[in-house]
Amino acid sequence: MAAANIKEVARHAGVSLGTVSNVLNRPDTVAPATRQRVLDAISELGYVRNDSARQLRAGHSRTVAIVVLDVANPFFTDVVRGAEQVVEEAGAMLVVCNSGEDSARERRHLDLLEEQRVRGVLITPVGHGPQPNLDKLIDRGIPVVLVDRGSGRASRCSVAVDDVLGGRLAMDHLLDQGHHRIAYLGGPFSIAQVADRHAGAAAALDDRGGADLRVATTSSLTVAAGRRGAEDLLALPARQRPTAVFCANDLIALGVLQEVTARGLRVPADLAIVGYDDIEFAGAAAVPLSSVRQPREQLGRTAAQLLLEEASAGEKHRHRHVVFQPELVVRRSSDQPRRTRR
Amino acid sequence: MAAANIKEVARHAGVSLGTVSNVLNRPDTVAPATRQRVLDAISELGYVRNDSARQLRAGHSRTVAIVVLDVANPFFTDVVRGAEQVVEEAGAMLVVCNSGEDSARERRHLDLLEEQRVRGVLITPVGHGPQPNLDKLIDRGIPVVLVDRGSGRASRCSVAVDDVLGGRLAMDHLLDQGHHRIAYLGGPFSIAQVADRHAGAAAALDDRGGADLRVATTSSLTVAAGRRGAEDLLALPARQRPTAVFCANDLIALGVLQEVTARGLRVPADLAIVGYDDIEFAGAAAVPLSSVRQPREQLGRTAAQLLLEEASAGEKHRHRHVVFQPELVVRRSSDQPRRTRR
DNA sequence: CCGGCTGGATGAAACGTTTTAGGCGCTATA
DNA sequence: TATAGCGCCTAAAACGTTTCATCCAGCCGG
Repeated sequence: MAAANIKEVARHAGVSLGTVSNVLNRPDTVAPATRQRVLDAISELGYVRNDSARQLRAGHSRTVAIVVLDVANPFFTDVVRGAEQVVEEAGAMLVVCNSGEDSARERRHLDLLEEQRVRGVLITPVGHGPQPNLDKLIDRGIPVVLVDRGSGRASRCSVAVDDVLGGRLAMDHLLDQGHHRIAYLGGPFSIAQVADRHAGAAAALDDRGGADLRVATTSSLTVAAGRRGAEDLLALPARQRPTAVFCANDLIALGVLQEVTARGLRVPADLAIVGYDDIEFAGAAAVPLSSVRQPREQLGRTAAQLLLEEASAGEKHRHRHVVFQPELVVRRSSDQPRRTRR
Repeated sequence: MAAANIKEVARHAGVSLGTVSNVLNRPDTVAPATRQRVLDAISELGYVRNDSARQLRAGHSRTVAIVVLDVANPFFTDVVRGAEQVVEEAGAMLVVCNSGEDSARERRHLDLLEEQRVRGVLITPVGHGPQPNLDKLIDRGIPVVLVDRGSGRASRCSVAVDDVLGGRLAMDHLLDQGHHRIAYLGGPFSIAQVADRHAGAAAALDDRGGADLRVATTSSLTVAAGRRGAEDLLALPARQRPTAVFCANDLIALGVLQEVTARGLRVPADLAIVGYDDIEFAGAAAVPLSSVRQPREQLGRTAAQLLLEEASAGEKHRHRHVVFQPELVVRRSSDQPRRTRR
C-alpha cells in the first residue's frame, strides 16, 4: 500500500483538500457528518500524516533534541528521563544525540539538527570556549538551553548544579576526615564540570590550608579511565601517595575502587574515595561510595521547561539561569574514625 | 537573520535554482568557476539546507530510530552505541526513543516515527504478542529490525542473543554449585527476555532434576524492583527460602544484593546471586556479580547493518535472523566451595 | 556548411501539507 | 427587502527542495 495523501482522502470522502486538513487540525470547525465521512476515509485508506510536509509548511519541527556527552553515563540518562517527561507532555518528541565528548561529533549533530529545524536544543557542550555552532543556532532563532553548564551568557538559558560548591563539599569532608594528601582525579579539563569541581576543591583547600592537592587527569569520564588513573596514583612512592581521592564523577570513582580492590588494598583505610553524581550504582558498589548528589531528573525537567517556554514566548522571552545545590552523601568509602593522617 | 533559502543563494550567485542544487548534490557536474561562486554565496548568506523540504521531495528521511525499553539500562545504552557507529558511518542519524516498557508510549513513538517517514526502526518491543503497529510500518515499506527478540517472523529481520541458552547456563551453574532451592526473579513476563531466560532455566532443571525453582515476578527490570523482590524472598520461612537466585537482569540482581547486604546477610553464603547482561557495574558491585554476558555493542551494530541493508536493497532483500551466543561469567556472588546444600 | 554531440546551465513540475481569502446559502435583524 | 453575520466549505498559494526535460553554445567530423 503506497502512502495515501491528503488529496486521496479528500477525493475518497468527496470533500475538498482543505476540509480534510481542518478535520485533522480544527475538528470543531467542520460539520459532524462531514467530519465522520473524512475520518472513515482516513482509516479506510490507512492515511498517516506526512510530517515533512507539515514541517516544511510550519517552518520548524516538533521535535526537541538533547545532546549529551555520553549516553551510557547514568547521570545523563536520568537527565534525559526528566526532560522526556516534560517534552512529551507538551506533545513534542525528544531525540537523544550522543556527542561522546567529541567536539567534531557534536558539531555534526548540531549541523544536522539545524538542517532539521528542530524546535530547540538542550545541550551539555563538550568544551567551554566560544561555541560558534550554538551561536549559529541561536541566530537562526532556535532556542538553546545549556544543561549542567552555568554560563553567564545572556544569550541563552541554562540549568546547572553548582559544581564549585560540590567540589567544596567533597573537599571539606575529606579535610574533616583528617586527610593531608589528596588527589583530584578527572578529565579532560576541557569539560566544564571537571574544571569546576576541581576549582571548588582547590578553593576549599585555600580557605583551610594544611593539605596537598594533587591533580591527576584522565582522558575521559569512564570506569576504564578511572582504573588507569588509579594505577598511576598507586604507582607513586608511599610518601607522595595520596590517602584520599576525589573523583570528577562516579564512573571514575568506581574504576578507582575496582583497581584498588584488585590490588588487595582497603577502602577507605588505604585510600578514601569520594565520587560525584551519586548514580544508582554508587550505593551498590563494593564499598558503598560517598558521592555528591545532584537533582538529575529535575535538571532535565527544568531545562525542558525553559526551552519550551522560550520556544513559545518568542521575542519577549527573558533568559534565565537556574542553579541547583548539590548535596554530599557520605558512605563507607570515605567514612572512618577521625584521626590525623600523615 | 532569517533562514536563507536556495532561491536567494541562486540570486546572489547569479545562477539558477537548479544549479545551486547541483552544487549541493552533484558538485562535479557544475563548472568550477560557477561552483565557487555558489559556494561563496552559500557561506555569505549562512545558508543551511532545509531538511523538511528535502525529505518531502525524497519521500523519506535520513534518520533511523531505535526504540528501547529503558534508556537508563546499561544494556540498551551499549546497544545504542553499537548501532550509532554503523548508522553514523552511513551518514544517517540515529535517534533514541524510550518506551519505558510501556506499550502506550511505544505506540505513540511508532506513530510519530511513521509520520516522520523514518528510514527504519530498530526496536525491542514491549510485549510479544502480535504487533499491529510494527506491521503497519512494514506495510508502509519502512524496514523494521527486532533487537534482542528472535521472532521467527519471516516479515522482518532480527538480532538476538539466545536467552533460553543464557537461562540454561545460569541454571546449570547454580545446580553445579549444589543449590536445591532456587528462585527466578524478574518481570513482567510480558517482556520476552524475562520469559525466555526463565524458560531456559526451567528446561535445565527439567533435564537434571533434583531441585526446586520458585518464580518471583517483579513489575519492572530496575534496581528498586530487585530490592522489593528480595524483600519478598527473604520474608519466606527458612525452610522454603531459596539459597540462590537467578535474576532476569543485572539491575534486579544489584537490587537483591543491596537488600541482602542491608540485612546483614552474606552473599553467596546465605544467598547466591546470578545476574544477566554483565553490565559494567556488575564487576564493581559490593560482591562482584556473576552474570550472563551478551555481546551488546555487536548486537546494536549488526541490527543497524541489517536495517541499512534492507533499506537500500528494497524488494529483493531477504530477511535474516541473527542469533548470538551468551556466555556465563562467574564471579564471587555465586562461587563457593562445592558442597550439597539443604 | 550542416548534423550531431557534449558540458553546462535553466525552468518548471512535483512532493504533501497548512493557511488564507473568499463563496454560498441561511437566518436574524433592522 | 436589504444587510449583516454565521456556519460550512472550497480553491489556490506557499513552504524549499530535487529532478527532469530542455536549451544553448561550442566543437568535431563529414
